[in-house]
Amino acid sequence: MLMQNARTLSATHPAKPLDRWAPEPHGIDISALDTLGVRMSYARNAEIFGEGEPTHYVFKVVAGAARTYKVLDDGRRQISAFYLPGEVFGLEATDTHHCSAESVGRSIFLVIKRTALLSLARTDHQTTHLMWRLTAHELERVQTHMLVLIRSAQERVACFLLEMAERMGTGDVVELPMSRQDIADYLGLTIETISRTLTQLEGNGAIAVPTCRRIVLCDRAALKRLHA
Amino acid sequence: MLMQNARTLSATHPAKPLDRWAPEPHGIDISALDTLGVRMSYARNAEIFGEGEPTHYVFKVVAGAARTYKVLDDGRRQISAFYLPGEVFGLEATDTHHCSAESVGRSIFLVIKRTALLSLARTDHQTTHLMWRLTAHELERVQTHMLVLIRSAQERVACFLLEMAERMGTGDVVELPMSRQDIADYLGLTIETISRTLTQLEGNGAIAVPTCRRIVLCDRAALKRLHA
DNA sequence: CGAGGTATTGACGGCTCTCAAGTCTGGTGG
DNA sequence: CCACCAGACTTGAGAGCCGTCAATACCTCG
Repeated sequence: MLMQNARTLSATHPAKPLDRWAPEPHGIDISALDTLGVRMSYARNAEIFGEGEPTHYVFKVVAGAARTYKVLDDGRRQISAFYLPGEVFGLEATDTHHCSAESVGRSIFLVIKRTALLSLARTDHQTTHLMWRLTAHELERVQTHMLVLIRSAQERVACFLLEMAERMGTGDVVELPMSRQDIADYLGLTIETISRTLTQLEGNGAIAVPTCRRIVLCDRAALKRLHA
Repeated sequence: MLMQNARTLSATHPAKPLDRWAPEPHGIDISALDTLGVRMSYARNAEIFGEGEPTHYVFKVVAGAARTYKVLDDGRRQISAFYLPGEVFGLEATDTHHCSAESVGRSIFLVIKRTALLSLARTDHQTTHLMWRLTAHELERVQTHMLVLIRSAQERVACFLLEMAERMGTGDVVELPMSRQDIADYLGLTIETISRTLTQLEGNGAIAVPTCRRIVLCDRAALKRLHA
């Protein structure tokens, strides 16, 4: 449930159109959602919703980042996706979440009542189509990610860095919001392998790692070529 | 394009309600689609549509099976999903396919004009919601499959067999429509590993393999326990 | 009966995981 | 400002799993 995390979050002002600056990363105009929600602040690693819980709210990242994940019986965690500013998560066609979600760092999310969205969709065909497209875009992203999971460690890390650079839109400098453990659980590797691979890539001159959360893509062509 | 495969397929009669017997595997009632389509027969390994092609048609499996896949630069193929009788594939929110699709064996599909579906959706809110749910169900399945891809070979094969048994609904006897290569590309393994793992499982007494396409689940509990 | 594709089995090597130390970093308090 | 601490990250050594290459068996169809 949303409110049981009340101690880890605090409501801010009702949504002002301040987040209009945020990119629309899907190529889908989701600004229609902005007036429906309330901004809330989440602490680092705060639970946003849990797998199997009812889908009362839909979220849009204003600042920071979120991760959705599933946990295996043996405790391993697979991160399905990261969500960066401007992106929507927690939208389900059914009435329960099928992933858990947490805030990666300290983050601000626009929180939208699902009922508000659905009642809008009942009259507005555009909104219905929007929800469908968002889900379809999500599907496409996961399918692409499956391709990454069958590759070598070097390829996975290279793909990850290129994906993040692409989505953050900050050119060749990537400021990672997530830990090595998060990256490992996203790519299906261990933190040691992530670390070793980054060191290798740095040795190749493909990247530079000034601090452990900041990565500079020095040679994108080399990263794309990394199919070995 | 659909019609360039004309030599590999042949139209049969316009849809009769014969396929009503087919299961509705998503727990979603998709019988509304049946009257919109035409049945067509596809040869083994026939191309149904290609990645990037316009989404003119939506397909429902009547008999046989289909696979959707993407190909990496180095030629490796990742199968996103298999579709069994009663299941729908090729439905996209955008106007191009983002996977390729092929018939696994000789198959019969119900072929539905996308424009017919969309124009129905324009007036019928139920249909719109149906399309959304189908896409969402697809997303959930792919996310679950990601969990499989990070496990060991034994776990992956065990999960695959349990999934197929579940979906085919034929109890403990699984008649696989697909080759070892298909299974390998679905699970992110090689055919040799698939073969070796099946032999191991047979040695454990977890399964029996009377013919290479027929597998009997002797000890489901052992398969579920296989987390090593 | 022969041929080609499909599946199985074996030997070996490499990649990634595991376990175990070290090192760095950011935050806290003196 | 500095010392300290806890968590995050890096690095190393060894083992195990799976991929690769190669040979053999099987099965279907001509």
